[in-house]
Amino acid sequence: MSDTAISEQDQAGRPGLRERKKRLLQEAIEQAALKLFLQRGYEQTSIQDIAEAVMISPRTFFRYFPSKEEVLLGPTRAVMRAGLEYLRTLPKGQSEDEATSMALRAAMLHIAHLYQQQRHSFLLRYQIARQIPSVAAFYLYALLEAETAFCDLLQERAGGAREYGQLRLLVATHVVALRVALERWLDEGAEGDLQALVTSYLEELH
Amino acid sequence: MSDTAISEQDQAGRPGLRERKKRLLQEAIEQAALKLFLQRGYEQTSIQDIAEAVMISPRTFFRYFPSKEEVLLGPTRAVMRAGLEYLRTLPKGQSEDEATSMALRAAMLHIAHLYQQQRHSFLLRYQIARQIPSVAAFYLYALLEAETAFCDLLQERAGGAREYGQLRLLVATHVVALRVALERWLDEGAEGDLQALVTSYLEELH
DNA sequence: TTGACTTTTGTCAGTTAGTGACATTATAAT
DNA sequence: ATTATAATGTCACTAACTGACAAAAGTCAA
Repeated sequence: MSDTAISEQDQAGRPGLRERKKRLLQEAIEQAALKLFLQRGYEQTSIQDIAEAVMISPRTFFRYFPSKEEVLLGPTRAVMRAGLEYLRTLPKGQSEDEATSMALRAAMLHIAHLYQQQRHSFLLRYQIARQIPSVAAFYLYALLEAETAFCDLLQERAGGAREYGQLRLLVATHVVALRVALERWLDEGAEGDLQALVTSYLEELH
Repeated sequence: MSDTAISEQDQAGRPGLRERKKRLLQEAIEQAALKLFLQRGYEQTSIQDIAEAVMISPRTFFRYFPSKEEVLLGPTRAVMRAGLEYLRTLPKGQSEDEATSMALRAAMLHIAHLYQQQRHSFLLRYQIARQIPSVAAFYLYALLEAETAFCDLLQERAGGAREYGQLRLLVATHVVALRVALERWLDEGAEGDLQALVTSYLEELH
């Protein structure tokens, strides 16, 4: 599933046939799933249905996605991970209160940027997440995971200078501002400027 | 399941036998479940196991609780509902920005108070919620529901004077402060003063 | 208390998500 | 070609739910 121990690429470093097929199938599963979700609804679509649509066995579906929720919200989790990586690349700064806020803000804006790049995809996914509690819950858990990861990273950087609870609150409020901005942006058809919205909500936190 | 159309109580308004048995059984299911969760772990405990422990059929379990998560987090949801009711009883005030914050703060403190009253119960429940993603997700969804309910109530009161997104952010940050305070309080064995913790985190929001 | 009425319960049958084991097939490397 | 490795399908299984219906228990009025 992950990278093979050695090679399986040609000299130029291109992925081999196996790898390419895997990516293609993953993409196909996701697209078929979204199409079915849209057509008959999320809950009315079984994994069996999705598997049949791409002519694989249900067992194989689970080798690509651990759950139906992950098909829908994998990209959301990916965006949050990307935000974390972005934060990691940021210069360490002095890690004073001010610097931490700035870094967090930059990370949130980066995530907002990624959402904007794939607005159509997220618009659809979000419309489902609104209606289906299990999906909404999964989404919130993804945010919590991200929050924890952000905290851990910042904590490590600051060398324990800051009290964990305070840091957690700081991160959590930033994530909340992102979430509320996102909700509003998607509610309005994802046509506005998400980054501006995030900025204004972050401002409002003082 | 809900209140019967007529009577089924004695003159003093005491619930009848049926009602009393129902409450007793619900209590018994919950206690048995918690005991099993503690003994063998949440995921190692099936609904079958819980049903056997109180000598009912699995089908009957589901007539009392819609899911395993609800057994564990029903009380959490009840506390959030109580916070909402508390907010509802508060004098309407002028619904200016300041007044809204004050009311929200009071509601959060009221919820904190309720948590403190049942610290032992919540301590156990939370230790499970930390470890089991599906439970954590369920918990976060309960907070989101509460957040929405708070917003709707305040919105209705203000008569649409305030922009919804701003109100949502205000409520969300308050709920986040509560959540972070709660996490910390429970992490430290629920022995400190939760209300003080909530107050200090709310302060920190400015 | 009997007897009619209502609610709760158990039984049964079914759907769906998710997982481990293992044989089969497809790709990769030599 | 041949051997090694990774992907897939099949099978069997557990566990969370849900609808339908008959049996049992609680309620109430005469």
